[in-house]
Amino acid sequence: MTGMKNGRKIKDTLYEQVARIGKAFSSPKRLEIIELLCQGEKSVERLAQEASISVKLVSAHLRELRTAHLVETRREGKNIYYRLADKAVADLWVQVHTLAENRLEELQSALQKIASQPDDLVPSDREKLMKAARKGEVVVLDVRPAEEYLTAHLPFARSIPLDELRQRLSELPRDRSIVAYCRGPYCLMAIDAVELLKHEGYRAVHLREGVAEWASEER
Amino acid sequence: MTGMKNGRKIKDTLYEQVARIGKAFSSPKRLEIIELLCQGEKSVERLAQEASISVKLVSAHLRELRTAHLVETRREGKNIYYRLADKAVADLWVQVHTLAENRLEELQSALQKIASQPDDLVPSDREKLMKAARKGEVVVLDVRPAEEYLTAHLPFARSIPLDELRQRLSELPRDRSIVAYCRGPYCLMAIDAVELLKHEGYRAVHLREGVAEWASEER
DNA sequence: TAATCATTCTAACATTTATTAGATTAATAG
DNA sequence: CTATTAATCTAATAAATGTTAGAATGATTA
Repeated sequence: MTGMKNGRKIKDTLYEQVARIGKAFSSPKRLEIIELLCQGEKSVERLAQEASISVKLVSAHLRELRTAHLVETRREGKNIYYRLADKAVADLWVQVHTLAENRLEELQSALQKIASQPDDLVPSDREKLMKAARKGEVVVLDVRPAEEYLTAHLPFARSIPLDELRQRLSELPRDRSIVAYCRGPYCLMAIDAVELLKHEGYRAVHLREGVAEWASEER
Repeated sequence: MTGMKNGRKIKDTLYEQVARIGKAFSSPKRLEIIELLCQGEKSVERLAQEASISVKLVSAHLRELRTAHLVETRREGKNIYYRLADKAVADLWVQVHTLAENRLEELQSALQKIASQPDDLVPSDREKLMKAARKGEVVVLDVRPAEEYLTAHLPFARSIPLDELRQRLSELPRDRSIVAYCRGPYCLMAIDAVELLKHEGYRAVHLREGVAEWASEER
C-alpha cells in the first residue's frame, strides 16, 4: 500500500529515475554519440574523431550514457569498444529527432538549407524504393565507412564509402538512378556523395533516412 | 552542398536543436507535468497541486516546455490551460519511461515495492482484458478525476474517481473482477483503489497502464 | 475604477553539468 | 621491466539550470 493519498516521495524517486534517461538525451554531443553508436560499435578514439571532440570529453559523455545503462562496453586489447545496450535506444533516438523535426521550425529550416533540392526521398517512397531496388531499376548506395555497412545496411544496398567514391565511380551505372544514404538526416555524407555523382554526370538522389530510421519504422 | 568534408557547424546546430527536446524530458518535474498533460489539458494551478510544487516553479518548467514547442496554451478567463502540442509527445513520454523501466534496475525495484502483489496485469493480457470487458466478465474501472475520464478513457471503462470510491462502492459488483487503472505506472491512485476494494471484499486487480500507454501501443 | 486572482517575467542564488587539465589504470610492444 | 597507448578518474573552473522571491501583466469581479 502507498499509505498516503499521493505518495510524494515514491513518485519523486520514480520520475527521477526516468529523468536519467532524458538527461542522457539532453546534450547535443551525447546525441551525436548515440547516433554514431546506432551505426555499430566504436572505440572511444573513433567516437572522438567523428564527433570532433577530445577523447576526454567523449569519455565523460560516455560515462553519462553508461550510468544510464544505455551503452555497454567491450575491451579488445588497448581499445574499449562501446555499443548501444538495447535496440530500443536507437528507436528512442529516432523518435526524439523525428519529434524535434516536426515541432521545431528552426530545425526544419536548418535541414532545408543543407538539402534544398526537391530530390530528397520522403519516407512514403519507402515501398516504391524497395520495389525499384529489388528489380534493379535503382542502385541503393551506402556511402558510410565499410564496417558500418557490414554491421547493418538497407536491403539491396551496395557499399562504396564516400572516401573511395571518386575512384570507384566506374562501378556505378549511368543509366539508372542512384539513391545514396548515410547515417541519417544529420549526416552529410550522402549529400556530398550526391553532389559528386551529379557533377560527374550520374543521376543521383539523396535518402534522408539511415539504418536506424529505417529499422524503427518496421513495425 | 556542404562545402566541407564534415560540416561541423551545421551538425552542431542540428544536434543542438534536437537536444532541446531531450532537455525538456530531462527533469523529473517536467516529466511529471508531461504525464499530467497526457491526461488532458490543465491549468497552471492544477498542475502545481498535482505535482506538489509551487505555481512559480510549474510556470518555469512550462516555459521550458513551451520554448521546446511541446505544449500549447489556451486562455479562459483568468486561467491559462496547457495541453500537449502533439500526440507524439505522449508517445515519446511512454517510450522514455518504458526504456527507463527496461534499463534501470533501481526503477524496477522501486516499482516492485509499490505494487508487489502478483496480481498486476501485464501488457500481454491486453486482448484478454478487452475480451472479458466486452463480455462484461470484468469491470474496467477508471479512478482518475472525472474530467480526465471524459477527455479519454480505456474501452469499456467506467468512471469512479478515487475520492468518491468509498461512497459509491455499491455501484460495483461483488461477483466479478474489477480492473482499476489510473494515469499510468507512476500514479498510485489505482493501487489505493485496489487496496480499498479488496479490503471491502471486492475482487480487484491493478492495471499498470494508463490511457497514454494504451494508445501508444495501438500501432 | 479599484481590487483581486492566475500567471508570467525578472533577478538572484544554489546546484548541476560541461569542459579541460593532470594523474592513474590496464594492456601491449619493445 | 620500461615505455607507450587508450581510456578513465579526479579535481577545478566556467556555463547552464533549478528554484525561490518580488514586481509586472491581463482578465475578472466588486
